[in-house]
Amino acid sequence: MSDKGDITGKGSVADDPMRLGDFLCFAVYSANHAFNRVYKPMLDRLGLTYPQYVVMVALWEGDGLTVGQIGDRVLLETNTLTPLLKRMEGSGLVQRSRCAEDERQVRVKLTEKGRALRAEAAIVPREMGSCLEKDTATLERLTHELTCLRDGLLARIKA
Amino acid sequence: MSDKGDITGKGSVADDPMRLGDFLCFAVYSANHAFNRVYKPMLDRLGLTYPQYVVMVALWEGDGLTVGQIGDRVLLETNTLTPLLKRMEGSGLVQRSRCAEDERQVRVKLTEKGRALRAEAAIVPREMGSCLEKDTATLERLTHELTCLRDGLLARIKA
DNA sequence: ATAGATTAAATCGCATGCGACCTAGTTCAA
DNA sequence: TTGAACTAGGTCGCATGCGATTTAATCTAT
Repeated sequence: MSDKGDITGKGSVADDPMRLGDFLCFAVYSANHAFNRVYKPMLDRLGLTYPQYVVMVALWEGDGLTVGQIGDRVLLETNTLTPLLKRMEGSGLVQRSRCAEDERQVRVKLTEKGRALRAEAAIVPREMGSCLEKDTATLERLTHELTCLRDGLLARIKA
Repeated sequence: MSDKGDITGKGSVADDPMRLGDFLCFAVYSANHAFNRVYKPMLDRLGLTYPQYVVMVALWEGDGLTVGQIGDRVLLETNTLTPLLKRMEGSGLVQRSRCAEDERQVRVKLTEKGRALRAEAAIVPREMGSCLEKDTATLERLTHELTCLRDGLLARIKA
């Protein structure tokens, strides 16, 4: 007997505690906000928002991606990326240009300033690491488990 | 030798792979988006957004909270909650009213419709559970680890 | 008793995210 | 080869989140 295993859902909807603290989704949701708040002062110094930082990491990993390729890596749609990339172009970090081979595509290249920011940004993961009072192995395992969880969820959507 | 343990940060900033997939923050960030996408169709049927759902869970847990108390539970600021609660009042789920004892506070109470929605919403965690191909113990452990991680990060901010 | 500090919400501005739709370039099939 | 289908980006609207600021109510120390 007992708790949430009650697949019938009968008899105790009004009694079910429904504790927010037991929700994995809320743990992820609130952990994400917590990360954002810790990152904010660090990224402010770089003149980046968190999603912009993610895009920069993707471009430092491999420059000259198209908007769609960036979307594949950071898992965002073009309707989010286009305005974001325009703001990044506005701050002089990237340069957007139509591909010659396929005029539908837009290639995003780092500017000199964008490449230079990489050295500045190198402290960010170290500073963040010191905020996470866990050993590296635990953090790597968590990262892996969450990535699997995410990919499992994303697979459900396309299905 | 080797990788990210290089606390000196010398010599290889440009060579550091900086792989997005290794970032715990990105795993959390993208897992959060994945949750949102899976939840969307379920919550659409209830007429809720995900943050609204979180607030409803908090209120089902304990009705008649003030805006600040809701913020403590869902970890959001009043500048986010006020418009969100107004929209929820607009859809007839809650009723907002100034406290008599302390006119600064606003008490949020579920309407009959809001209480009734609880039964409908009971399927959501079950449906989500079936999307997560993990055993309950793993999910509970992950929830706990993320909650600890989050609280550790939040403690850094107030410090 | 009352001025100043404190507190709870609310307002404003900006940057995401994404669904729905649009546009222009490319491909494919008859 | 040419019109339909497809594809890559982009636009628009709406709902978060949050920093900065404001307003109104309460508290506190003199």
